[in-house]
Amino acid sequence: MSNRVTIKDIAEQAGVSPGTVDRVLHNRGKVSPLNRQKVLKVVEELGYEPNIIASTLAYNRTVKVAALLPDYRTDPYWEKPASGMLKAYQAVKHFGIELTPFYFNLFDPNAFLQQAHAVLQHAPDALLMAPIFFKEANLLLTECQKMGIPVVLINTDLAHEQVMTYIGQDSYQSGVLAGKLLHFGMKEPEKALVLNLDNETVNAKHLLDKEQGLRDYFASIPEKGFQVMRQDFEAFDQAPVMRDFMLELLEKHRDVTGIFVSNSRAYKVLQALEGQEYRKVKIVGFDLLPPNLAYLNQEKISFLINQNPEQQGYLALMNIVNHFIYKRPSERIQHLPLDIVVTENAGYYLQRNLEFQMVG
Amino acid sequence: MSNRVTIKDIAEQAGVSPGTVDRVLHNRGKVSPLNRQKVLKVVEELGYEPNIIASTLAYNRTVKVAALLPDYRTDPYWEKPASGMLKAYQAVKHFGIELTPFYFNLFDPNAFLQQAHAVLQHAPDALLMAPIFFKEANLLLTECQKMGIPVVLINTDLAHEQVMTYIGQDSYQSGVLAGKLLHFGMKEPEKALVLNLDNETVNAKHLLDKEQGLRDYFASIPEKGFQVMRQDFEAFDQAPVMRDFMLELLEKHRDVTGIFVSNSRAYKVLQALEGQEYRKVKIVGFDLLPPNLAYLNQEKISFLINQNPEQQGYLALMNIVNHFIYKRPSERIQHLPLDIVVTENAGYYLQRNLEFQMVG
DNA sequence: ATTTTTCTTGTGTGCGAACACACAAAAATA
DNA sequence: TATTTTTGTGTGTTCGCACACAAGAAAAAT
Repeated sequence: MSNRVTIKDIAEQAGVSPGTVDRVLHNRGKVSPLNRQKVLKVVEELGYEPNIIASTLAYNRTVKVAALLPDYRTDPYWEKPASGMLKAYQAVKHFGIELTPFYFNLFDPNAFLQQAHAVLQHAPDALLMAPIFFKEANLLLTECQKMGIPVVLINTDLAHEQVMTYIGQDSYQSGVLAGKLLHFGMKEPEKALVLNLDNETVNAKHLLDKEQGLRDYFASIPEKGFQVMRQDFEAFDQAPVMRDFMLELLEKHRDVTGIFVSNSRAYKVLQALEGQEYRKVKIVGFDLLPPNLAYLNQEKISFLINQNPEQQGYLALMNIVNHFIYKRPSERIQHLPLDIVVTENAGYYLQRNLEFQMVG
Repeated sequence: MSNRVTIKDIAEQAGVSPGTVDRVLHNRGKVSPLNRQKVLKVVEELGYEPNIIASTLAYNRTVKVAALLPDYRTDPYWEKPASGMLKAYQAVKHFGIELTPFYFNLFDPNAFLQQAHAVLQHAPDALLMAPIFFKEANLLLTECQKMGIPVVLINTDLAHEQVMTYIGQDSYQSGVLAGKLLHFGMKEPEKALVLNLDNETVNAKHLLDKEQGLRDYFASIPEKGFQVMRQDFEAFDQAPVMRDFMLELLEKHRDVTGIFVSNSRAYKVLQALEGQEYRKVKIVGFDLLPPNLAYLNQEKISFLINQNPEQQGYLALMNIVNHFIYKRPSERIQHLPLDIVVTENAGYYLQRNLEFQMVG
């Protein structure tokens, strides 16, 4: 290990025992002020940096991490955060990390609550969570606060003291970007539609933020005279209902020439219209799900914004490692890039490998 | 460390000593066929995975890594790979990695050769290099081959046996993407210009690849009737010469409405034209250098393609770690995403933090 | 002056794996 | 049969750090 400075070196230089150096470095036990001074001086002089490898080996402890995520069988998007998290886990399990995932049905708040209980039962040292249900997630956060469990959120941020870190996109800014991208394809005074295909949209602050971002983008170029409208629709999984909704919408609002689908379900719009006669509209959506990509390749979707779901899961666990192993503070908010995806660059976001990345 | 399986566990289960288990696992020394069988069986049964933490500590060796990069004082772009590499180094130095950077003048092949000698003198275990000068880089690669030094390339790939990994973009595809992006802003039968602002463009295969990509994009939509032309220009650093060149170019080729600057010097075009009268052209370039970003914000550059220079340096070192510490084979080619950057999403690519990433 | 308590310090062991060394038993040679 | 050599195996030390324990020195209490 060449010229690394070790605790022994410091002890020798300072004329004390390794034990004393250890006490100074960890502020543990009693050390005479004189010796403390001596040790700190030598530490400074030699530029000592603890060997994390040896340290983690000696600590010989386990960090129990619980993850509370939507079951990916209820929505394809959620495969990605889970797989990113598991990749990170493979990378750090040697550091004594133990990961236990808990999955809940994306559409069922009670399933969330039930799994939340299981999480608390498990008494983890840290929690990684996608706070899909606002109220329920806050309850869990408060419980975590009582138990002193730091929480890392992905996908959606919540303003709660116990949240150590949020990893995900800046919803507002993604709306702004979507505005810009729609603008590319729209002629001048036309109308853009914000389409929320979700349950309980009212609760979903991030959807509202996206809408606001898009509105603000068009408001920033008032001379062009664009308008914005919004529609919420929950029955996106019932093909015929969805089809009628879309056909009527396009008929009724003939000035709408651009649609911003505020989550990963842009493909639902096009699936519903498959085989139908309808006028051309520009569509901007989120996420590189296979059906979205298929429509992107057919140029039926103009742009997709990549939310880096895999990276979200990956970084979330890495931040926990960073906190417990490296003892370094995490940034409260970590925004991931808003990747603009077209056919020509889609491949790179799909096959991106996280395997080579490393906690510092 | 909870229920981790250790060598001791295996020894016990198999009824042999830890030393024998070690011999089996490393194929070192002699072991009776019977005991080898027993050990392997138990390893399989208990799902033993060596503890990399303990392993690296016990190995107690040093891996000397040399890096041969352009001096960032000769070109702003090259700050990024260097800083990415240093970030990775901070993350892995505890694993016994020793990094020694060698910098050369970007415009001087002799400087490259001189530093190449210094690298060989240093006798590293691995080399990280940006092969700016085709011929000279190949010479060095051959020397590395003799000494058995694996090489990781960034920025430009070379077909040489000794190259373990290339990390960078797919030049051809970035040209295709540039074609698509220019297309957004051009009316239909107009002309696109590929502008190479570099010395010895003839040698730079990646620039030719980019051009080909762009040509192929437009060739894929022949019905639109786009044309493509190319210009090389070396005196990009002499403002008045550059200005005259550009003014004449725009005057002479009035059908050129889109310019693809094939490297990070798009800003040179606009700096040269600053204060001049000239007709509007769409510009697509590379890299988030501050002057490029300034013109992007002014909408004088339509799109920038981000080459992820920092990530290149980061991953290059990480791949070396992966090879020496984790003993895992690296992909021969690792293409980084072609990020499409506009004002609205530029920030995220700038402040992206690599600090939390980890080798697995 | 002696005992007890407090403070301060050094020594020693373990984490899990890598590797050197020693030593038995088996095989090969004399 | 005596001896050397080979083969196979176990023990022990090391990496750098964390932490338990013991023990000496100083201070307080008796």
